[in-house]
Amino acid sequence: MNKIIIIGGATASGKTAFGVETAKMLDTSVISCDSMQIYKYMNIGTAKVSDEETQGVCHYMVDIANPQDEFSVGEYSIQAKKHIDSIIAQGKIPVIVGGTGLYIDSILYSFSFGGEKDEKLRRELEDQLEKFGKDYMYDKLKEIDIEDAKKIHPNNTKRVIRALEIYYSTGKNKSQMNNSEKTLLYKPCMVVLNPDREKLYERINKRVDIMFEKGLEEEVKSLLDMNVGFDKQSMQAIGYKEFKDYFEKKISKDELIEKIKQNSRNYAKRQLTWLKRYDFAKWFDPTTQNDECIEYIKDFCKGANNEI
RNA sequence: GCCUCGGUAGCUCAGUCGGUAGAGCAGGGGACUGAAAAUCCCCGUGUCGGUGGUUCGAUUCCGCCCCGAGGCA
Repeated sequence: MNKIIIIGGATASGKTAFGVETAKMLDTSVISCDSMQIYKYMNIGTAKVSDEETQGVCHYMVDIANPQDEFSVGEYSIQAKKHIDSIIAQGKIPVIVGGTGLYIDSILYSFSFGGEKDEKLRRELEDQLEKFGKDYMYDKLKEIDIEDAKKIHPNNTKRVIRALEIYYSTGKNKSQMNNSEKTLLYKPCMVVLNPDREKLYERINKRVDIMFEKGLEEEVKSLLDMNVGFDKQSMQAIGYKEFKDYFEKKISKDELIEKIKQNSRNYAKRQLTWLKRYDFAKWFDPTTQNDECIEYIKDFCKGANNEI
């Protein structure tokens, strides 16, 4: 099985710099695994790698979509795997850096994500939800598959709609659709950068302040000028969506900044929850165990391809 | 100095016609298969400012004291 290195961690845990460091050490490239850094023109708020920061290391899966367009895991998975395989074909070990859990899963395993996306169908289901309420939608799902329904909370309308969408567009229920086993496609070395919670939160707060110094407000305005409204998927990103209330004068600048910090902290916690699922991952405190972490990766690279 | 209103969870506050108290936010934990930086679920003991008194029993009523806000002088 081919080796890959995955660097995970919450926002502001130091993934980007560490990714560049390891890629340089191994003379390889970085594959970004981030649902928002894929968008062009969203640089400051997503803390995207700058040209200087890359230090010449090639970064894939960054700036590959326009912010007015929709993107999805499915597309991510296909494109990312192509890059991974071509790096492997060069005899190198790709370094995957990112914090979007579902995207990590999508390259780790051979998922078959439902059928084609059906915008019209989804909109119809959303209309029904508005008209008849969430219980009505959940009851529909229960009629189709009681076991599927049990796995989704009735309040989680996004999931309920997606499950119905899969059923109506493919005729299969969700578990039939997702029966692919969770078998690894590569031999991963996963490292999770995990500073103390308190330290992490401090770093997040500081980073948001820096984003404003770098001109986050101007970046958001320029996106609006490009006709990227707050209803767009890209504008759901933390550091962007919060500006809506600010521009509408519902909150002050200080409140805006606090809100972005708050949302980032909450998000960081969710990211860590996701990463805990990978029992093969090794966790390091980057502020004290950086060298240890590098050694761990080196050892992995030295090992034979077939060992577990 | 006098009067009024406050002092309850980390924060903002609700409440107890006297039987030791609860929401939102924060915080913690969790879920996650084509929106995922999204979406959703679970978790609330704190000298109820202090101190005396009334009472079987006070955070709740009464007195005094301390702190904060406002008003009158």
